[in-house]
Amino acid sequence: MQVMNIGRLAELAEVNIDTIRYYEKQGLLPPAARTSSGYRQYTQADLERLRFILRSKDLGFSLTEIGDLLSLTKDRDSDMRGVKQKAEQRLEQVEQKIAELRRVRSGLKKLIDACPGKGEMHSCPIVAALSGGSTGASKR
Amino acid sequence: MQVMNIGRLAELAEVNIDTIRYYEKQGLLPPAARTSSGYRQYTQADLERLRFILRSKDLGFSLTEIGDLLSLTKDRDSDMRGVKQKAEQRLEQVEQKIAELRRVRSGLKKLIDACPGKGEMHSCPIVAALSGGSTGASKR
DNA sequence: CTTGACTCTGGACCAGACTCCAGGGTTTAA
DNA sequence: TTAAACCCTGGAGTCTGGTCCAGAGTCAAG
Repeated sequence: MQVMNIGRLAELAEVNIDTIRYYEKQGLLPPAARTSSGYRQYTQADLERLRFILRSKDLGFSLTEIGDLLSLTKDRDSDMRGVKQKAEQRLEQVEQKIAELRRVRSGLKKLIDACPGKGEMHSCPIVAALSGGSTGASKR
Repeated sequence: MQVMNIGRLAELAEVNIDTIRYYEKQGLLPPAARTSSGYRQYTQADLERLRFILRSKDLGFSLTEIGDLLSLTKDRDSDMRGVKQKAEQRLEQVEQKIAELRRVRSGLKKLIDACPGKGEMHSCPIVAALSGGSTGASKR
């Protein structure tokens, strides 16, 4: 199997070298195999795993959550449900945020449409709305 | 108008007292009025502004971004075009955030839809991505 | 053999956003 | 009047998620 040094892995995953060592220290990547001189040796599998971590991070999981996901999958057969549940929880949060941002957006749009963009300040609906309450966001 | 001390405000907004002082220092909250003995005095308007900050933060805006938005109200003396422009910028930010979250959502959905949520771990796409398709030689 | 690129380690440092603490003054209820 | 419960300030400490650095070993090319 083809191996590579940390620099190459970093290049392929488009991530800082130190980030890889950091993830190893945090237990997100398994301790890499070493050459006799101590160089870390990585395989394609490590690249996939690293990419998964980066994707998960992109999806809004914290490193701790990613670690949880990883450890869940260690108990093979046992807990696919757990993995799926975490993803579903995250999805739920994302949906809520999108919904609220839509409310904010519609509130802002109304204000912008209503604002003439010139003239007396006291007649500006944006200023009025901001000083008197919200821009359309509702309670959590 | 009825006023309150910082502790009460913190209680109502469900936030740490120090966070309020921190926001004031960062310019997100205007310097509070003080009693003769130096206690900060807050009104309902402050509570609303604070809640607005917390909501925005929840939606993923940084304190800097929130500060930019709030500076709208400070610009009462400037022209209304500026105010409108800032509101438009904010709208742009909100749009971007929605787009970003949509991307995240679709990624999560793909994962979730593909995962049966039960049965053999090796048939879970999430796990497949994690183990990188190798024999799972986790060295420790 | 030398040079330059690469890697190692441990530890310092960074930004953002808090959170806590010490040492002191203020309010209020009993 | 006195203790509990507040509040003040300035500054230090925390957490997350890295990023950088110094000093030293390793590897490949010329």
